[in-house]
Amino acid sequence: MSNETKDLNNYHYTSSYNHYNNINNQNILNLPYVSGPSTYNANMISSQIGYDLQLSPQGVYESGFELSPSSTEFFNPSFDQQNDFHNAFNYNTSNKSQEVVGSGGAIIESETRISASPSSEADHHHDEDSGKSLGEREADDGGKYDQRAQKVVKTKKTEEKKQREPRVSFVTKTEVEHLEDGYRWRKYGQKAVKNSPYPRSYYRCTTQKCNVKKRVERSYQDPTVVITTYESQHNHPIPTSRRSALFSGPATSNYNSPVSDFIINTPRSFSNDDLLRVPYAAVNVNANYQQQQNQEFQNDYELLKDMFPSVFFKQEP
DNA sequence: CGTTTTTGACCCGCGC
DNA sequence: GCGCGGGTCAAAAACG
Repeated sequence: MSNETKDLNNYHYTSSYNHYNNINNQNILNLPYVSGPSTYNANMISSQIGYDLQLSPQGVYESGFELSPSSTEFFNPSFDQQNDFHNAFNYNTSNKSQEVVGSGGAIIESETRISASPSSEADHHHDEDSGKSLGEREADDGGKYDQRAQKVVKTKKTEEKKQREPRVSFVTKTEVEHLEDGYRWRKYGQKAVKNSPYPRSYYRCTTQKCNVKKRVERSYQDPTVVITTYESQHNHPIPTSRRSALFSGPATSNYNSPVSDFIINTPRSFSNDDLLRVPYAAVNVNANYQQQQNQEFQNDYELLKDMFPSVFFKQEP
């Protein structure tokens, strides 16, 4: 209970999840517009969708609906970021290209949500706790740190920490738990998920000074999908050894975006055919960002259309 | 032998 | 204040 609320407030991980559920239970056609079964989530989503309908590039949603699938498999990537509109948008693009691992063909359904809450009060401390805690611990004592002393520090830092790293979450239909995204990750934890038989794994980018983390868990609602949540942004390009020779271009300009991971790497494993099956993409843009970045959004939108014409062509006037 | 994974313990905020 | 649950640490084990 508390968890759900917390997650929703902080980022839309849970919301995403919910969206996914909606799809499963109600039908992909209704996805973005239907208020989900979950009350709280539904409210959040619907309110944002309201903006989307007005501000997002027209047709994106509709396109999706028209193309609605008869499909058996689809993606429902969703994400939200608080401070990086570009990344968010790019991510949406990449969603479509998200590969389906181990399955014969898949319909990809993309839905993007951008959380624009400017402040991160909704935030959780968790994100940076790891780094901070660790640093403090080591700083205070060698091994065991003094908890009381730390608490004082924490209180102080907690304030600063309210700033949360942008997070991106999405659902991928795959049999593989840990999707290859080009970066190197080291697993640093695993926890059982409440009400789910599937554990949640925690990964950290192994590149020095890169504090990007990601969580991976399988949906208990639909074990065929995996929910991945990225946190923060890479401050380095994809490790050379892992980068695809076929698609190295975008890496330089987008490497700092978790979203870009997929743009960069997707081509390695998905084909044009996959793209053509993309039923639709939904872009949600928070009003706050919309105002500030509307222009850029338009530009990106154009870019998107170029990259994924199959997703947009139906919408074209 | 260096790196990654496993896994129980620990920390922390939140709700009750 | 306590318990819960998410998130992280870190020692040991596993891996290549």
